[in-house]
Amino acid sequence: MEKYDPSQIEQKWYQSWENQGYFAPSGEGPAFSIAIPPPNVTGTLHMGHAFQHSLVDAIIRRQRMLGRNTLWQMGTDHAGISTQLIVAEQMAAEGLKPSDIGRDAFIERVWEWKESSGGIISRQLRRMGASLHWDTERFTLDEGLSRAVVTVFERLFDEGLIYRGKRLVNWDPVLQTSISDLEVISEEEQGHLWHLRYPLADDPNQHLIVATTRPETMLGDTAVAVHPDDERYAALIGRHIALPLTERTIPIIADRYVDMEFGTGCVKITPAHDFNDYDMGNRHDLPMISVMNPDGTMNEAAGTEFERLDRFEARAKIVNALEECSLLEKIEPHTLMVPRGEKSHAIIEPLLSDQWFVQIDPLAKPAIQAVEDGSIEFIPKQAENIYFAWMRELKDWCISRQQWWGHRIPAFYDAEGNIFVAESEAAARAKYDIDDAAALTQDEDVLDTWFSSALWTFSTLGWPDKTSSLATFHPTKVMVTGHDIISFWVSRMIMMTLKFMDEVPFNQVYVHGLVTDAEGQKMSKSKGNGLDPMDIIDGISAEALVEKRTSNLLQTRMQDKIEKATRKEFPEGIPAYGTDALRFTFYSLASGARGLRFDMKRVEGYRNFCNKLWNAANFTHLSTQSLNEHPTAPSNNTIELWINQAFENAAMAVNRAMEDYRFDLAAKSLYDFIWNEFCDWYLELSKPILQTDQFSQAEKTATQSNLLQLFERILRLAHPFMPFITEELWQSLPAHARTGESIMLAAFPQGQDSEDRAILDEVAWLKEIVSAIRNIRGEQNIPPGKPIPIIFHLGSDNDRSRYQQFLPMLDALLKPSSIGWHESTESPPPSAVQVIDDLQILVPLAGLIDKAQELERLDKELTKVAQEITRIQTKLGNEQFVANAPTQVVDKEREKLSVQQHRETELTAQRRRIEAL
RNA sequence: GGGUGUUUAGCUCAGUUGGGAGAGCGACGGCCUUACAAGCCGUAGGUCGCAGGUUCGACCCCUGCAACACCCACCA
Repeated sequence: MEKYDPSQIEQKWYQSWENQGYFAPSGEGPAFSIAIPPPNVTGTLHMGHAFQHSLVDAIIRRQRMLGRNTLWQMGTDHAGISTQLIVAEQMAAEGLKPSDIGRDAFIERVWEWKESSGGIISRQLRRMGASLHWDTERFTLDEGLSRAVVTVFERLFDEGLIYRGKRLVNWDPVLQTSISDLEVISEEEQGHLWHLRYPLADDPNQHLIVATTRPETMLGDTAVAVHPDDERYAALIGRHIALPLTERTIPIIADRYVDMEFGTGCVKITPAHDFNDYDMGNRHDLPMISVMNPDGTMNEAAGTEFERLDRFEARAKIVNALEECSLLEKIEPHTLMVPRGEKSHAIIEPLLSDQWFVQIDPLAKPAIQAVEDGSIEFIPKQAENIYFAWMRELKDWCISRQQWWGHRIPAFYDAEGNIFVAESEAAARAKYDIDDAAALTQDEDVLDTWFSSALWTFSTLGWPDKTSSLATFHPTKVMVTGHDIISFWVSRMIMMTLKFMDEVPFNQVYVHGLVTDAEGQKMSKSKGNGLDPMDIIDGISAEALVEKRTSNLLQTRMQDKIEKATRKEFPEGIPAYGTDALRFTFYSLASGARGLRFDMKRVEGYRNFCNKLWNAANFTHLSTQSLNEHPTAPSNNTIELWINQAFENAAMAVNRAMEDYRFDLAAKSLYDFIWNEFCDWYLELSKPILQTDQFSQAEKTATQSNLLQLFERILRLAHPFMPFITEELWQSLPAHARTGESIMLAAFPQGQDSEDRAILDEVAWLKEIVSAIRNIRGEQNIPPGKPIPIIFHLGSDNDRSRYQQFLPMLDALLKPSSIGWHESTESPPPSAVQVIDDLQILVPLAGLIDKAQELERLDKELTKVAQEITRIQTKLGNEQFVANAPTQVVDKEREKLSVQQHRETELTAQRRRIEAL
């Protein structure tokens, strides 16, 4: 058999699965479906995706093997702003702006880009082994999904839940579009606090001092506010300010929003450029004066002196002007939170503009209810707090974006500005009975990308048509997602799905942690600490990795630092570990919602695990070649009864862990069973049966048969986690050891909770004996291959019968030069000893054992025993303990004490005899 | 400012209803043992963040504190 090489097996099996149509729903059994969180169509797979889709694939593969009618629905997202930005940047390299070529040509160009780059993420998902149903793949801008979007928009509009209005929204002056609150990232930056003097209109010698971080917006001030209880200013309320640099007079008003403690207790109010001021403006019926253009320059309302200046140039000029009039009191350094656009990194401006909104309250109420009443369950439960916190403070959702790439808003205007909403102009004319002569123009804006994503679970299944897919696969079973996406997407899916399907989009939301680097830092391009899952699968040289991390950096000064860190962490680059190892790493790190630090050492460990499985297959193959038919009765050999039972328990544990979404526990159960039980013990214990002539042919055949069948079940149990290696090994089993065309379609072992105490005890005895001798060898540095005499002494009838039963195994594992019982009445020769209950296992000193070393070993053992005895005695000496603890607990302690005391006696006697030599 | 989570071996993390602290990696010692050196065998590492409380008994339950992480809000 070849050495394990993931690259040799992974690609071919995926292709075979896909060609055979194994990813399609079987059409039989209860339905089980999951909708993929749609990746950006032009994106590439990052670690977060790789992690998330690995989790889902394990869920899906297990369910498929359990016989469910399983669908993992594939689809991609048009990702409006991101995609438009990428294409615009490409055009910028050619010296072009989107406006140079016009809307239709630009959209055409984005489609071309989508066609040329849209396949990358799909290929990468295939490399991960994701068993997605590709045949029904959808895209948010598909005809079908677009119809769903328009239908929803129209219905919400007709019901009055969508409205258009002039509101203050987050405005990105670079992208020149509104963006959502969630796309605004506020970070602390060093700035200043300007203290400005505002003279009273009727007494220019008197002034108020206001403190502001945005002096340029003063041109749009329409009031100055103080706290109603602030005695300093009580007399001024209702009087007026002559607003500097303008001709305007503005009132001094009282509002409880003002903090008396901060600054001077006077606040300038600019309703058109600040969200709090906007609210206050509404409360006091203040005029709203917008002094900025959409591109962040000042407009004509700012006055001729400042018009057309960028807002920050205007700031400098305004401060200067105020200083010249002695209206600048002082400038203080000030740390403030600066809002920036997630995509453009531009400073976001609150701007008054005409936008479309979804009225949220009527949609949010049932959505909150669905989680409260358990119709939707968050796992872990804590995660629902994020959801509730977001949903209970929800403001109306601004859904219009001043972009071209996306679903164009299906609203039409006549010359008077009347609004008509329908799927097309023709439909609008029919619906509203508009004369053909009257000109209609369509709204220029597109919808927020999340508007279409919100419909994902049902639009991908064919809605608004009543398809059979929709009837079968909706609602989906579980949404697997990071907590960062709960507000963006999960909440909106719940609202929209309840509204239009009258049912939940999914029964469960499994919230996983975010993948970070080994230091716990978020992986990002700018930090140069990102890992590409494909590089872990295929390997990458140090040179290529450095190049990848340092190219296209925004800040070139980071380059050296990143290069140095990368070469230090990956001096040899990254070896090709393969998909199965990467997947298994994800499972083993996925516990609850905590973040996971990605550690390449773990990947290496699980690659080794794959190798272990590979070699176990090799052993199985070599050992069972001569097996032609299976015996009619199953093996009743103790070793086999034991390992089969251990397998059932492991399978049980894996299934339970998967039901709880504890992928780490599932992975651990699998790993422990395969490596520590199956390979370390069962394979070793089967060798004397298979390879020595101490067993009959019938016994050999029984063991061969058991080995082969057990290994086949192990592969099935491991398949959802390591799909490629398990398929490869499964296919290489003889035909009589498997049924079906692919392990993908074979039955998943469910395990059973059977525990035969007697069998466990017997094998535990065997393991203890073997470990005891290994301990002596190890401590005495006796090479494992060197034969040593082993003498059993004292012990019970039970010990003797077990000895008889397991003699061939003891012989094979312990490599004794001689082994047997000390039957003479004389005391046994001076020996290294291990005590197991009443039984002593002796290795005579003669020529083998170093006296000093053995004394040291015994002392170490005695110290441990003494500590344990003291601990138990103290406990039992406590009357309260004996009186209050349950009797089983007390009895257990008493038993432990007598065992330890017995050990102590034996060990002390041995020590004395060796010392006497 | 509000909220959530985390803190266990050198590192990354488990620890099910309160009853003798575990794994992997790393370290140390011994082995090329007929599946596997990507391996095998053995050994050594822990005041379970700190301080109280409940209890016969606390890694586990309660209170307070600290550090770190993330989320939400923004006093201009």
